[in-house]
Amino acid sequence: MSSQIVTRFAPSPTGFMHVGGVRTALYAWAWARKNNGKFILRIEDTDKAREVEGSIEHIMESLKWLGITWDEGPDIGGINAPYIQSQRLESYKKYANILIKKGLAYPDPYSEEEVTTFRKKAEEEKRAFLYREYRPKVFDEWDGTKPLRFKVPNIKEYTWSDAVRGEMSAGVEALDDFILIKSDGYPTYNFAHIIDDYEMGVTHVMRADEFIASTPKFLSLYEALDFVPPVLVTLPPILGEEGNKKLGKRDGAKDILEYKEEGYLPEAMLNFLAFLGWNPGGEKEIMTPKEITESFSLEKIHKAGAMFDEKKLLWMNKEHIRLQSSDTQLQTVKSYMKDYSDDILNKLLPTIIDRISTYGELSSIETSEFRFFLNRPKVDIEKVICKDTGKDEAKKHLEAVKEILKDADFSSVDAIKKLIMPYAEEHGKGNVLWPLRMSLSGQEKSVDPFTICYALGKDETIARIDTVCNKIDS
RNA sequence: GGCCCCAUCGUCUAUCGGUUAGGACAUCGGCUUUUCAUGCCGGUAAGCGGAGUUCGACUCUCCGUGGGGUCACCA
Repeated sequence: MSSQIVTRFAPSPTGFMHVGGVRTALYAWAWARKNNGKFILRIEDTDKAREVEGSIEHIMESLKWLGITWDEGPDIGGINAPYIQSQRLESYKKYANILIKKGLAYPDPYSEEEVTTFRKKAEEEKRAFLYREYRPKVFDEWDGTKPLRFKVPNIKEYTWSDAVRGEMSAGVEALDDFILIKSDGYPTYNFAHIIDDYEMGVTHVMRADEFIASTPKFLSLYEALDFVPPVLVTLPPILGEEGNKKLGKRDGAKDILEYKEEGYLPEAMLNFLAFLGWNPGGEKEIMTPKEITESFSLEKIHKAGAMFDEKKLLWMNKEHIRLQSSDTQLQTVKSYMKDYSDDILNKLLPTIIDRISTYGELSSIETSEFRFFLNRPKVDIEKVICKDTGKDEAKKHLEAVKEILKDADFSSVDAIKKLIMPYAEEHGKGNVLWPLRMSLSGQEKSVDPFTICYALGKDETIARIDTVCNKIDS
């Protein structure tokens, strides 16, 4: 029990989730699942100013969509409840008092303006700002109106081990008297996450590499509190498509649920994100969520950042669509093509699956290449007639095909094909099949003529041919 | 600027001292297809530079270069 792996995802409720956040959650979740451990969802809402209404629900919806399930969290509770930091203020106060008693925490005597002045001075002198250079000689009593700062006990060079990056180190410039509790009574991330991870028994902390720089501060605090630090797992950044900038909300990182709207499959997104910064080593790239959690390992997480390539995501989505059962495919297609009859969709399914990369492509009737199955198309007679043949010949072939189809077996695409092909080969495939396909679909880009006949059915097929033949005459 | 991290095809990556540096996406060409799409076959394309260690370096070390992160009462 004591050796159980415990991971967590601890977002702040400041808006939607983008791919970076999702991937962090995914790795923490995958590692817990791989080890039959526990995955906790915790909300870090200590910055009330940045909080966005509805974020928590949005985050949970995003995770649920992807199948990232948590064992403890704000909605389901658990032995470490509560899971929202603003409801855990007593804990932070308790440990703050322990630090005060040890002489390792003190109220910041300066005003915000004064601190800003110190910072500007350091900036002008082109050196890192260190608050501890201004540390007061005597500590006042903390009455809660001033920020409470951590007095770094040992100014030393820290070295530590990261599960991904290996041995790491930092200079003494990385250590400073950071704020534990803000003047509004809420703790900072730097303090709160350490207390929570400890109290919740978190064994592995996954987070992006922007936290490397503050790791010495965390280490110093673990020491002061006599906590055993968790295993640190630094994740590589996800870069935007254009440049090498880290992908963030400001440079167009999308809400993960937008991909849901666009008809992406959650398992494809999971697969894609998993491989953006991790690779099991083989040449297999398409993996189910189960395969991913089973083969997940910390050693295989990459150090270098990776660009988010939507083209590859699109391809991956197509592959995952093909992995679905035909029944699931049909149900999904139906939900996107509500205006089409079940009969047509049943017959068209293989063709549809063959041509789409996301189900979302089916949502717009206006631009759908299948729309002529729904309504009779406006047929441009000029385009029906082959350049090489005259309109008389085009009509002759259409009439001939019609005669063949009249008594044809419409039970399969192949049956129809077998009947028409001999005639088509005799008179030139293009001369016969082009007018046929154009007559039925009215568009140059579309499905092959045999599948069209099959899906439309005998009556509709013949009716459409008749319509065109009459039009050629007039 | 200080501190820290990173570095293989355009992109995602394999390689854990000895390989014709492999795969995938994208791209290009061919075949299949009446067109489009699919499918199949094939091509172009990479170890940032310089020292060192070694019989041998993409792989180990150092320097440089480039990119990134951080230096908040944000996380």
